[in-house]
Amino acid sequence: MESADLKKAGLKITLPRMKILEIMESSESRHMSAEDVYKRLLDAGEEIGLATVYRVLTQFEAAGLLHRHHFESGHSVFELNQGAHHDHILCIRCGKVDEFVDETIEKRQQQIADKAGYEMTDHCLYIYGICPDCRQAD
Amino acid sequence: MESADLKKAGLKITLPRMKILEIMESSESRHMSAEDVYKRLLDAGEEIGLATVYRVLTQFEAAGLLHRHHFESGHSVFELNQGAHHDHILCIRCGKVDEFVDETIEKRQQQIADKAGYEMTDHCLYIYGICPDCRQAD
DNA sequence: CATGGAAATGAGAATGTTTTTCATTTATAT
DNA sequence: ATATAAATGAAAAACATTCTCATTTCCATG
Repeated sequence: MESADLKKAGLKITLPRMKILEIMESSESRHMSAEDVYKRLLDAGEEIGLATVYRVLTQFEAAGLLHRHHFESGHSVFELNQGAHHDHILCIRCGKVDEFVDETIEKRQQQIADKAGYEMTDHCLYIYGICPDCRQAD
Repeated sequence: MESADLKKAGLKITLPRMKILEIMESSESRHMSAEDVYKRLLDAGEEIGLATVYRVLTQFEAAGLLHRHHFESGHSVFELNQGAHHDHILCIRCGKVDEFVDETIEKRQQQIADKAGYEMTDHCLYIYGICPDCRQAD
């Protein structure tokens, strides 16, 4: 992910955009809210406004650079669009987010959309549960 | 759905709660936001505050009387928990919400959770697309 | 490499949704 | 009937997110 991707998306190469991309790439947690990104920018000494963070994340989503999720938390969570499509399994205790891909489910989804007469544009599957670590803590 | 369900949930039988249940049952659209419910109450001449609507919907969710969804709209959408579990297919043009069940996907989800070591508590699958009506309108 | 104009930004106001507070009302066990 | 715990309404507060607009930055061009 680099400036070329921004150019392709018709976006100027600006410091806020580059820094936000960096944050999304370097963060160990792939799933971040706008507030998360903003806090990291502050920690990194960058003077980037929260409004800009929201704007840029929305633009990046429109450009296909990242995905926006609506987990149960109520606010948007963003994730870099690198690698293949995948779904999510989340721990309701500790908030951990794991990823998985299941070809059987992918195929079935397409069949379901077809049968219902829908032209599928997107799909997401969230499995909620208690992760191994939290189960052990019980 | 009736007063017995409220009792079972440890909730007092109050007018606001009964009215909100009625609204959820009688509405032709099964998926309603808090605001939707509030508007219908006003239309019906009930003097029930919006805060109460939110409180009651949240309590009903905790009691298992209804489900809360986080569609892409950004706000919560509620649905009576009647009948079997099902997933959703939504039109991104007109907002229509259809329901479906697929046993293959249900089974695979359990297997995925098991394999990941999660104790599954819930799962939801949203397929987004363009519904037959909206496709025709293109 | 200076610079004009379009695009992007920051700060704060505004919006929309949801929650909280607290004084008043209501349901229900006794 | 009535005491008490729970529920409610109205307004304020809390959040997440978007908008406004004056200022700044990028970058194509000379």
